[in-house]
Amino acid sequence: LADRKQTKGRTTLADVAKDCGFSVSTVSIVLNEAPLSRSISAATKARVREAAARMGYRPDAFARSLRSRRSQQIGIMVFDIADPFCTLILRGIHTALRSTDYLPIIMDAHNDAEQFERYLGMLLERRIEGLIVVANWMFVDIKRLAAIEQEKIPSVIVGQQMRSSAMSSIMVDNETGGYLALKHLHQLGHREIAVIRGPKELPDSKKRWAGIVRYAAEAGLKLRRSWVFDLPGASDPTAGFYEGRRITTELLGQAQGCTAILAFDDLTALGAISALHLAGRQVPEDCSVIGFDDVPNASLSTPTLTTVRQPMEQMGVTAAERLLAEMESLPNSKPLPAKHWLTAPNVVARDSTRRIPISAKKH
Amino acid sequence: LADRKQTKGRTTLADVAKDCGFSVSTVSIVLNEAPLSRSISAATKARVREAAARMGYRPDAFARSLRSRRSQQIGIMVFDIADPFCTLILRGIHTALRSTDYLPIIMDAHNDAEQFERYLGMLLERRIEGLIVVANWMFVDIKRLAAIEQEKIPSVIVGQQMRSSAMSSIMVDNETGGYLALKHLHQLGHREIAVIRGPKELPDSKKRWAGIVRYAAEAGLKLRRSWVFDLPGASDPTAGFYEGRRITTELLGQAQGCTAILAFDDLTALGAISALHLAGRQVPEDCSVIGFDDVPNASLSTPTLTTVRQPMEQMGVTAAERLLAEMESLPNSKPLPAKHWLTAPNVVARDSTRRIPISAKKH
DNA sequence: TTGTATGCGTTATCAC
DNA sequence: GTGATAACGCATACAA
Repeated sequence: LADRKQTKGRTTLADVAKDCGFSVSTVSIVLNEAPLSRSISAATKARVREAAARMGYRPDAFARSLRSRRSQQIGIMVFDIADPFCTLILRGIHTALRSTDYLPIIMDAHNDAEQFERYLGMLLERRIEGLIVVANWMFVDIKRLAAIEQEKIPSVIVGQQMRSSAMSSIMVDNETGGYLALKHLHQLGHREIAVIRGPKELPDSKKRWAGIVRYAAEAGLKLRRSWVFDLPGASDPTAGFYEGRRITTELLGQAQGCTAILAFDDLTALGAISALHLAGRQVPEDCSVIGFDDVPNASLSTPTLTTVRQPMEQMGVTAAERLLAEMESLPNSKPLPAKHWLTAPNVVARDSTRRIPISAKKH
Repeated sequence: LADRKQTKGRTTLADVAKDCGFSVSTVSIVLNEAPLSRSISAATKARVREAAARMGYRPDAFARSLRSRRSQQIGIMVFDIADPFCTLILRGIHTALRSTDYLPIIMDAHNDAEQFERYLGMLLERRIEGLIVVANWMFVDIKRLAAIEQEKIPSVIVGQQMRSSAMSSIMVDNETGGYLALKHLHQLGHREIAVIRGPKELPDSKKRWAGIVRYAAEAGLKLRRSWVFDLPGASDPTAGFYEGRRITTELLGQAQGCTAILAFDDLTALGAISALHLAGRQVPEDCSVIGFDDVPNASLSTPTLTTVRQPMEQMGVTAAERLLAEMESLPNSKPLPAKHWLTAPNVVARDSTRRIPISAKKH
């Protein structure tokens, strides 16, 4: 009894049963408040509960899951846990899952395909009932998710679109984001605008650029080809800062009349500000800068950064809620069709952009 | 067979056995490469493996763990997953665990004691074999960890000292950090220095201040009592930014000759820079600012931030390695005594501090 | 060289 | 009202 606990290390249902003098089934029924427990005497219940509490009984999740065929676990695969983008989405997912009994198991693939596969395998062995993939700007190969689709595990990807797959997805409307960014600058009076686009490999880059081009056309604004730059591809999120700085320095050498820079994301924008500062140009007095994402950094920088905001926490909540819905629909054998969301971004105007004085206008 | 897979959803060892015509035990032995597999014919092995692969067999972690009494899981309790401090430690832990077969289960307590307890309970039910608690500046109650100690689960806490407990701990040497911060400013010629201390409730605050006082005494430097401020306690890490800004604004009103600010942490320092900027003071030309931690933000700000660096990633690695060592020693019934590490911080000199021109010296 | 039987801790179905 | 028993999927001691 007592010494059994010491030697075996763990208090089991049988231990509790032996201690309080009832059978394992009775104890189980009482502790789980199973339907049958209605017909068990209050005295018995009290004795069982007292014994369990005194002995520090804790149900074994393995045995329970093996029996019930339910793991109560949801896998969350993150591409870079050091990336604030992922981190805020995680926050949202957590919030949505808090009220449920599911345990979110977070895995950090660290932008490494091999790690991704390995962790995915481990999650599958642990019989996760659902999966959320949080993709930052890193490329996700659909093939990597084949195992998931095959196992028919409900899953949602956030931060990237996968129309070809049966997986639901949720991401920001990049096209609108690009549109809004340029519109913001234009409405402040800027006409001489440089653009730092994202890496060519990234779908996001194309979308944001398309939005920029659309606004330019609508507003009759001409963008100079030589003032449009591309970020090189990279696997490190902070690389954007240094590239943004490098490109801006280059830009300052050739572009005299430039009054504003539209950066691919916040880190790039921060890099641009750094370069402007080094070159003795004030932000926003001499040049406005707008970013994209609204990572926590953005509101803590000097000057605070104007940016196109992705509602990341909300996206996390939506992803988790969708996943729960898909999981719920599964046993009813009415699998929900994949749904693809595009969330609306919005401009957060802070101190890095300002209305251009009329005298400085060229156009 | 095939339809069984469809109806039941999962391929089991029995399915594979039936398919290839051998018994469950043979299949198990082959797939696990158990000792006995040495005496199994190559032909059998091949047929077994082929069947398993073809049917997409995956061992059930629940059944396996139930039987082997080993969960292969390590719990990682983080106090705020959105805090870069925690995030970098996580990165280190992951790195150290990558080469093992343990699955790290990350839980975000979100600075909420109730969440902490709930998740701890879930981890315990899942029979984690070890636990790492990543504490940022939030207060950890020892009582909360009572369950862990009682269950005799090897565990390590990083970011906070718990000498009273049997848990190993690893944290930065705050006293030395405070000492180095002031030394850095002093050696650059600063004599009129304001200090923004951390919240009073935080042990870190006292330690860092003690180091500052020790250096001041050694160098014969006098710190004005009225130039020493305290951050209020708060549960949100970004609060430091706004408090740092508020306090600095207040300081600028009263402290005319101040040439440097020693901030409690990086976010506070960033807030101070913001306030200086708003007041039209240049950093570092008019006032130097030094932070503490070296979060990723620090090197991406304008100007880049001089700070006292905590080797967070390395601390994560050390914590994980220590945990593995304690876990290994457990079955040998030679429990390792708790060990308490103090890692050395170092000053990273960037652009927010500069040598004071001789003409400006007062003292 | 391979098969049979048992138990890990739970829950659920039945019997008393 | 309560207790015996079977089964979840796997690993292993033992039998053949």
